[in-house]
Amino acid sequence: MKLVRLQPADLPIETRALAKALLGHVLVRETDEGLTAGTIVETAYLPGDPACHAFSGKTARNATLFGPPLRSYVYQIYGTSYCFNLSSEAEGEGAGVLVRALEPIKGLEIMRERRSTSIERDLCRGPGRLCRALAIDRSLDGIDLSEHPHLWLAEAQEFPMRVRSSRRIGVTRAAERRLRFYAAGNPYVSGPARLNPS
DNA sequence: AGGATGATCGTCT
DNA sequence: GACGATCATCCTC
Repeated sequence: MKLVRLQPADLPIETRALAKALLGHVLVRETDEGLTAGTIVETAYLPGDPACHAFSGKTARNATLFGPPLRSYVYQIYGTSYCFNLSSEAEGEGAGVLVRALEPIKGLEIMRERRSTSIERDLCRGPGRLCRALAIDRSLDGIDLSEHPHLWLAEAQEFPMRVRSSRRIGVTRAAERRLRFYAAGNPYVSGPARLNPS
């Protein structure tokens, strides 16, 4: 299996298009422990929603969302979990896409140690879990995915992939909007079954 | 300086 | 399906 780094021109910068285009591509992480990687199978975004960190304007925490596209925006939530996003849209506009689940493809043994579970399906199923499995934390906030040596995107390993949408998970505002995308039928997608029809 | 809150997770029933 | 943990960040005083 050969992981070829994606070039910025390979992805759209518009938020919705990016959220869909990311499905099937691979998120790669390299540390002293080794290489871990997974196929992106679920994403979501939050335009015009008070839950979006960019909704109320630029702050110290969310500055990355207002920067150039394809930067890593990482924040901590509920004290214990990190969430990994990619900034979208042109510099100056605050927007991004949350990566919600991966299908693990490399470094599963490392992931099992970091996650303290042997259940493969649970290694990267959820935004907090995938950050734990790939050792992503705030130190990676703001880095450029197209250049960074230790966190980057690779060309798709699984195509074609049937993309479906649903309402989002964990947000209450504008709840009816279908701003979550996932790979139909993929067992590594998070959330309740009723939100994951094939 | 203090209070409210969250794009979650793991555990328990 | 429900609930509590846990703390960085932001907002208000």
